[in-house]
Amino acid sequence: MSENIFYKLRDDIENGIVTGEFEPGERLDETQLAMRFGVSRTPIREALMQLSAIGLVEIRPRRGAVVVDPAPQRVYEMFEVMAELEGMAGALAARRHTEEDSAALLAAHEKCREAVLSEETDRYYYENEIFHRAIYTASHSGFLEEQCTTLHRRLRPYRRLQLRVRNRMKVSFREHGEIVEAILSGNTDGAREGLRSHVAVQGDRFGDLVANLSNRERRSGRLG
Amino acid sequence: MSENIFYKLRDDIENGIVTGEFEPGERLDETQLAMRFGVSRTPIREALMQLSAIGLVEIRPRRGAVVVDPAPQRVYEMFEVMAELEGMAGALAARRHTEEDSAALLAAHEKCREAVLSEETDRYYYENEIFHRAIYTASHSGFLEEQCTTLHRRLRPYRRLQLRVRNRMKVSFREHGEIVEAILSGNTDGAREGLRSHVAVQGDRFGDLVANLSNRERRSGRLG
DNA sequence: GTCAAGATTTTTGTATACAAGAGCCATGGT
DNA sequence: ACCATGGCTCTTGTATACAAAAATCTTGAC
Repeated sequence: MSENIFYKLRDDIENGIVTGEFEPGERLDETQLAMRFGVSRTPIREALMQLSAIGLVEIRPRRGAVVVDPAPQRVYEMFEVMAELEGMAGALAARRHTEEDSAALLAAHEKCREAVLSEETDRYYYENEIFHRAIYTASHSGFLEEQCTTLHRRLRPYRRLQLRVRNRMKVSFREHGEIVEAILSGNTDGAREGLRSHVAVQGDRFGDLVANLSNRERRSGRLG
Repeated sequence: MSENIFYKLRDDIENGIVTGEFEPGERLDETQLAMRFGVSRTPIREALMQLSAIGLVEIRPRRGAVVVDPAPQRVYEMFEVMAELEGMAGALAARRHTEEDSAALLAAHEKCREAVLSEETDRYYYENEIFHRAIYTASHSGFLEEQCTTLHRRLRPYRRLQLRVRNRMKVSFREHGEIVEAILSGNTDGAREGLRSHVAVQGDRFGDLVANLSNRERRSGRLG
């Protein structure tokens, strides 16, 4: 589909980052990547430039690109902003959703229910993404949808960690239910608040997040 | 300061876009830009890649880069999101501001007052930016500050147009006053709402915006 | 044995070369 | 006179070449 190689490369590398294949802090060697993807360094560099503009990698002059490794504080802030944007999307969705939006939202919600019943967190993780995307779409704000999608994508690895916390999947699904109801009934404030607290990392969840982050770091051998 | 040329190039080109030197819809010829900046095409391309990732230019395969020309609807949506994020920054600032934050905010506010009195919209435009940045800083959320700054920057040309509307400067400054008071008194909801409505393009302002946009397009000769 | 300074190697940053697609112009046919 | 087709040119996309800086290794001194 994409005529240009650097689009594919960007997506591939980005994917490698959000799936954890390239770990935070890891150095991304241009020559190595070039060999791996069977291209020259030029398109690789162009892809890395794009990722650096998005904030997924950091390019230090003459020292190459590394996968950014945000401090827990920063990750928390990202969730905080995400919560606000999702709340906004929910509020807009409550006002603007069409028949198709409702259908898509309910369908996604059902898929989530199945995932919960099957107790497969990976499956829930996947269906959850579709659920949230359905809300972005229902907001009927193209720009907001874009912003949400980008940030959602960037937070992927951390969300995956969050789901590991005991009972998080069930609690998440219950919250989904309330959100669906608020949106479908046109309750803008309910939808906003529901999504805000659903996404935000509040109370115990912050501790869980930090714990997961440092676990991961310890595993990857960069910390005592 | 910046070792690498493509950082400077990116900033220069971005600046050219937000100041209107490169007009929306304009094609950015790599060779031309390379000559103009006295470099080869390679770093130019890398700069354009970054701008494309940010959303300032669009790169169509084999057809080069053009300055994005968002539809009025899209610009409206951008202001809508900006309003929400600024509201959030205001709410956080109301809770978290330090002594220095207060001082910076008040200083920026005073500068705005001087600009209003001098009736120089360009000067107000400049001081206004500093005022808003002071709020981002006071939010003490690095990520939010980053997001706000980026979006604020992207909306620059449109804000400039908005200030041309009769009395907008005075009204804007009055709103600033209320925002300052809310933040300093720790009134989170007041700060949020004050900033939201200050930034949002509501009511008549939407019409003004659209009118300004189509004026500009007509002037640049791309519309009847 | 350890540390430091110099040399070597690796890797990034930029320029240039080349291939291929898009756009444009001209020529010819209807 | 107008449209279509073919070739020419211009521009982009990718590879490669080369320079300079960083990282690494080696050697020598203490």
